Amino acid sequence: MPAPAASSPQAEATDPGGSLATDLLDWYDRHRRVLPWRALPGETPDPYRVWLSEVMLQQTTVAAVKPYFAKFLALFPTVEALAAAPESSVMAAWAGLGYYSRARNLHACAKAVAEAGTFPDTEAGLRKLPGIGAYTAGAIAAIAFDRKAAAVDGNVERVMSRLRAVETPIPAARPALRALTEAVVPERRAGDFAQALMDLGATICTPKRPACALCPWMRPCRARAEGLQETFPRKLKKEKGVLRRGAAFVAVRAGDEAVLLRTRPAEGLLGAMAEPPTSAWLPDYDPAKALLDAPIDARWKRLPGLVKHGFTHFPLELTVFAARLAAGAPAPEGMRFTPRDRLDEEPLPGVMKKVLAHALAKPAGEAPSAPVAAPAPDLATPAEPERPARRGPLQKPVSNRPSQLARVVKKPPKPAGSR
DNA sequence: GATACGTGGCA
DNA sequence: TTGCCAAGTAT
Repeated sequence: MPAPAASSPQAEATDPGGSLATDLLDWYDRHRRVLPWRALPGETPDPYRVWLSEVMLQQTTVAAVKPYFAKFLALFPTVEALAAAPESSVMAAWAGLGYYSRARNLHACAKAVAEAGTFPDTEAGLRKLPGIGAYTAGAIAAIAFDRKAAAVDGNVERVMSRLRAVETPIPAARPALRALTEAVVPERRAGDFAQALMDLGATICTPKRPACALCPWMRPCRARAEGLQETFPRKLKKEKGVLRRGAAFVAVRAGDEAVLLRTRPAEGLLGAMAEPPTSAWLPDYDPAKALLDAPIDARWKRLPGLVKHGFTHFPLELTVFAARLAAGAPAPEGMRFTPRDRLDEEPLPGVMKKVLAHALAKPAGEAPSAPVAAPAPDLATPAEPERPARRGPLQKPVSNRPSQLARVVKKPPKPAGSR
């Protein structure tokens, strides 16, 4: 069991006089970040933008969110426009950002809000909407409606665990960290306080090498006082899961150069997203028997290499099979053909873009085919030069690392006789 | 409380 | 290369 804090936390568990909040807000007024979804001083926050950004930012970095936020505002300028859009359009716009239940819930939430006419303006009201949990409800209530609410995310948990030297590991410490945060939220400027706390965690009280000398809370910080700031928050290490294997089947139809795709089940892993047909993904999957899982009778060719991908809870290796079908071939029940230049309209998750990039790289002896239209640059690039095909079970894995993928898809090493 | 659920960046 | 992490939610 965790050791008790170095000294009694009770004496410091509240913020008498609000000096913590005041010091943080003063710091925020000087150092606040400018972000696309954030109102400038004096501006009125737009609940739609606040909500959209908060959902996108769940477990996702600011840098990753920025282009998606801009795209969504362009495609869906209002919550009514988002509510009126087909779900497949929303999923396609979200493709690549991950955690696709967020997109499904976003759409459902937009419909509920459009039906009601406005966003709820209380934490409790917001909490009832799909995709809005404790953190997001507090963040929207505080930021968009200036309600006195705490927005406790990973940044805030880190800041508060250091400030109070909380020895209990996360996630068990979450209720206590929320209570510690709520005790510091000021009566006025709760929205700025929420954003200030997140800015502090993102820019000063960082996971590694925090810039304590610049921190407005350096003096009251218990972890800093003991030089242990980098050791908080305490955490239990989590398991990474057992490797699963499977096969993916990329069929291209002659004539229109269309790719055979299907939509995954509405719930669960990659729910409602598109994919080329795949086998089940199992720890003991045998690629040698993969043709039994092929979606259609064709001359399937096993491609050299593997597509590797890391999910949150398990790593995956897919063996890719490719085939060319006759012009005019019909799609099997529940599947469809999508021309290569319209793949950007499909909600393809990252792992499936890797599979297509792997398979659609120019096969030896075949004419180059039309590039995929943006925004699927990883599919739009020229094929890699042919590599010597390997025989036998040992195949060189194609890493799922972006740099490696880029090398495979984007930067063929030394095209023979060119440049 | 534990588990499922993506992706890209970085040391 | 591998592991860890980043503005969590739903079941």
